[in-house]
Amino acid sequence: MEYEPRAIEKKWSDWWKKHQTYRVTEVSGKPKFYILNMFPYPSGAGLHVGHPLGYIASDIVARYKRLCGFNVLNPMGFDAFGLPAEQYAIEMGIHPAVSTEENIRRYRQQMENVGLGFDWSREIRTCDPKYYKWTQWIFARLFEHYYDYDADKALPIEHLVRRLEKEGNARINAACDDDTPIITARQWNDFSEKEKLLFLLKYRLTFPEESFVNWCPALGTVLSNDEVKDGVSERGGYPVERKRMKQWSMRITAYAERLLRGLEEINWPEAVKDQQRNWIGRSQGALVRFPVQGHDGLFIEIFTTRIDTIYGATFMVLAPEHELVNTLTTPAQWAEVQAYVKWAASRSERERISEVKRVTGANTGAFAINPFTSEAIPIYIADYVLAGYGTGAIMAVPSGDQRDWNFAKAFGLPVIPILDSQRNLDQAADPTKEGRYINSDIINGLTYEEAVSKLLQWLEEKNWGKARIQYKIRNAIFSRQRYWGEPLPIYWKDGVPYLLPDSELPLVLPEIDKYLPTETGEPPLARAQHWRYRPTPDEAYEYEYSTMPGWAGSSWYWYRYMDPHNNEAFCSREALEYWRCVDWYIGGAEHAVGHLLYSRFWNHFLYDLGLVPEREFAKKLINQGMIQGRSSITFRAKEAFYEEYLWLKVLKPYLYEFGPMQIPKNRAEESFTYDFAFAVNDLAIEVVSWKKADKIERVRQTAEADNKRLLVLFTEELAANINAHKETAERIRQALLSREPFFMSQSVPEVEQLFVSYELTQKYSPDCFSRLHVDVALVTDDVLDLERARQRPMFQKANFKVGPQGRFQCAYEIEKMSKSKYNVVNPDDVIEQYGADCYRMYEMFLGPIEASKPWDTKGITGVQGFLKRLWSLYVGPNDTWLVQDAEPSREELRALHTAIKKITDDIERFSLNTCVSHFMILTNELRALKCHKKAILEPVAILLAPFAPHLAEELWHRFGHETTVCDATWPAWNERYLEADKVVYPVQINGKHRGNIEVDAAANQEEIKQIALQQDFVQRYVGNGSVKKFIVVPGRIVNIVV
RNA sequence: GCCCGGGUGGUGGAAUGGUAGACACGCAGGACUUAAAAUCCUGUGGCCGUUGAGGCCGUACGGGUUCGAGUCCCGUCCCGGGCACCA
Repeated sequence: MEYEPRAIEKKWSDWWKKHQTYRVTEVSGKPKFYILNMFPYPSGAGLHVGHPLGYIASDIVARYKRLCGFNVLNPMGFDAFGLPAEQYAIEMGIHPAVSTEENIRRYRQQMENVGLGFDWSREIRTCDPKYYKWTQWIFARLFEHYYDYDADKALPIEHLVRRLEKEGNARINAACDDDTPIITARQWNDFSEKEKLLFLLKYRLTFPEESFVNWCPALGTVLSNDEVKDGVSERGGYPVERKRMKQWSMRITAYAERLLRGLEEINWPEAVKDQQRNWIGRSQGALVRFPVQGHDGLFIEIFTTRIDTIYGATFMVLAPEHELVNTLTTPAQWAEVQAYVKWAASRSERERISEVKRVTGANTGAFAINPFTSEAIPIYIADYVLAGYGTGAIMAVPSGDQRDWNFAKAFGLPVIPILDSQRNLDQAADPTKEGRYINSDIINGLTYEEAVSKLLQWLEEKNWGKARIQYKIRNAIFSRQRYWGEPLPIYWKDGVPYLLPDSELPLVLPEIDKYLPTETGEPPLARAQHWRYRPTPDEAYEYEYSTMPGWAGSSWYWYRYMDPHNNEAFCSREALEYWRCVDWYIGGAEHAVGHLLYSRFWNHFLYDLGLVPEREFAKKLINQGMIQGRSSITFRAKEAFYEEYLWLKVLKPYLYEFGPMQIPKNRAEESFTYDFAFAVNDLAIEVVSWKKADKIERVRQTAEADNKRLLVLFTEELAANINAHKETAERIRQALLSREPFFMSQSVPEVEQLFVSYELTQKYSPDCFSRLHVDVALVTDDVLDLERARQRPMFQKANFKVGPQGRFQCAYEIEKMSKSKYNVVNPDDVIEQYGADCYRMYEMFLGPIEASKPWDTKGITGVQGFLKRLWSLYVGPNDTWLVQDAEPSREELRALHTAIKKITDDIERFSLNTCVSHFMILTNELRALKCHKKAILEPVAILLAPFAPHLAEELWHRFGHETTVCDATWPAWNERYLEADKVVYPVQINGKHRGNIEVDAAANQEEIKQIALQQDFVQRYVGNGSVKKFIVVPGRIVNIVV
């Protein structure tokens, strides 16, 4: 019987379901292994052929580990809250829950088709109230805690309250808002209840605050920094502006140092760790207080990472939003400064980004005193200093910092060199730390390290400032003005947010009539008429109307898989103690700083509360690459094409008869002169295609003014029938000869749809064609199926110009798979044609899991052929079982054991593409040996089980087993079978390969040397010269140096 | 500008300092066939040469370390990703 994947796969996927083969429990007595995929957002488009890449890879590892005797958890779920479902709801009026449900159903079906062995009894959905009850619960814990730097962990807010009651906050070293005032115990105790609650918000790990946010008017919501790219929203590309709004925040800054240190203990790709380090942005430096001249007791505090350059500070710069700007500005400068502040505030994020190079600013007229030199330096404001970083003020050192240098040049400020190694300061700043200090009083002659420690010491001694560590990371905005997300478990009473009691959770998303924001700009939840918190029949409080962002539900979900149906806790103690954390986590690199950083933050917090057993939730992270699409491109002629066509094919051969000609420099540019004019006669030529009818009159006027006779060529005929140009050309020629004004055509065709085969486009300039994506389903080997294409709307009126071989060729491009590029390949179609096992193996075979690589369905035939050949080792014609019990030969054993070793090693290092190669080699070898022996083929079936589970299960049962191959035992290799009797050594002479020798495997170095030196080819090179060195790398190579 | 990756045949890729191009796709030739599909066999980095010899070049480019470098080091170029007035 031929290998028939469809029948086999249907049979076993049903069997697995019936026998609950993939059900996982905690009672096993085996070591645990937790492998996790980043769960998908179920979009309406379904899975394309690239999505399952990581799922297949993790499925292979999961099955392999199970065969190796581990109790493997490999779950799947859905990150089901999000913008697209809500946008769809707004447009179509369909409840997001309905479309989400539908999308999930489709995703699950597609995943099952691939044969992924998920335990679906553990499926989770972030939009399920039973799930988001616990997302809200964790939010509540964050609200109830603050971060104490002395304890270096989160502590209950009551702890803080007790300390405030006793001693105020002067000695409390905790994460809090920058503007938190120092208060005494007495002040605290005198606070009203409301004042106390508002004050505590400055410490809570989640809190509402007025802040500048990325507001996207088109989406009607706030976006986090990582959802904004180049000033537009990542999703949809809508403009984003900065707006001051009340928003919930997460105090992730409290964990900056912990998140940085934690990176040391996890096996994650360096690139991801680097991105997180960069995002956290730790920099070591100093705070320095500069007294303001003429304002007693008033200081400007600055942050610098180059305290050693303080003697080179020739001015100061404040951010335009800096709180001291108004205080400092002198009357003379008042108008200028106010104008600048206003201008700076008006600029959008986008303008700022695009105008980075422009130097702008204004002088406040005030002066600050450099504490080290006692000299007065002017104070400016400029928007290259950011209000949100450091103290929003800097000391400007133009000799060492390029931005300061630019500013100094623009405003005529002095540049003082401070290191003897600085060069070319008249052209640019030199940020070197080399050399010795000059012009720097107490640090003159010192090196960088010496200078820094001396200055820091002085700062502390004189109370001018102190050493300081600064982080770039900002608190994370946590609310969205959206419907389709988790409600915050918060209600408002008298302008103060209160936490909903845990007993009220989950706070379920209410039904509303429309999904848009209200007319007054409130979030959609404000539409829920009777949605109020009523602790007693007499009270009714408004809930918080914003919802949680997309990353909330994904910041702890790996715990829910451990115990998905628990109603008493997010996860039971027992399950947590058993599974502990994710061993391998697989997902795209695009989550490097979003999901992966927030998840680590929540995990550290849960760890502080003793709720989870590990500080870091994922021991090992693997970034899978993206499978790109191979788009097919067709070329539709634009009017420039007809002009160029006329020129090349029709006019050019004739025009030389009329002598030198003026050819406009840039024909592509829209101009009102004609396309061609002759220097020697008074003839001008204008080539006009159908779209330029309005241009003729202007051209005619120009010609009249120039006193030229005008030849106007319409291209309609050529466009309609390009082969008819001979007649046209002849008419042009006649016109040129007679020098009569001549109009080729008076009419303009409505639309021309000329599509040109790719190879024909090469002769024309690129702007002659529009490049249009065409559905890859219509294209085979880059040739468009014209018959089927004509049935598509885009080609209904098409006119195809085929190439010399009578085929219509398309160009191709490798790019992201997307609906709009018509390059999406659906795994269902591939599976339908080749089978799931074939699809799985081919997807792995494409290349390393981390690399991005293009999908090309053509190559799958290689894997298909391999599976057929493998099958034919077991099953012959008429479904005969070919396997016999005969004793295997040494060669057969070596082939098998080499494969076991290589495949085992390669799975362990996650090199699954080479595993597939090893299977192909093994199959080719066994076929050459005509091997049909059970002792060889049964282990091969087990080896195959992780990769092609259906096929392996079929073979396994044909061997007579009645339980699943998933519970077989992974074969071990025996070194004894790997050794050959003879070893072939390549022999190099002076590093160049010259020949091979075959020696006994047991031969020692001296024996090998004797054999090598006897060889003719060796003698030829050694000749009379002596052998200087003889190197044998055992089992590898021989190198002779002559 | 800064920080990470990466650059190997026509294509996807292999090679953990030890014969560069495994394994495939594609292509060319052949077998079977009325034909096609399917299947099988042979060849396939370039150049010179041979037609059962062999030689030279070759992993972006230029140097270096080494008996030996795609792999390690230094410099240059190019491509991809991330961050970006972060003081």
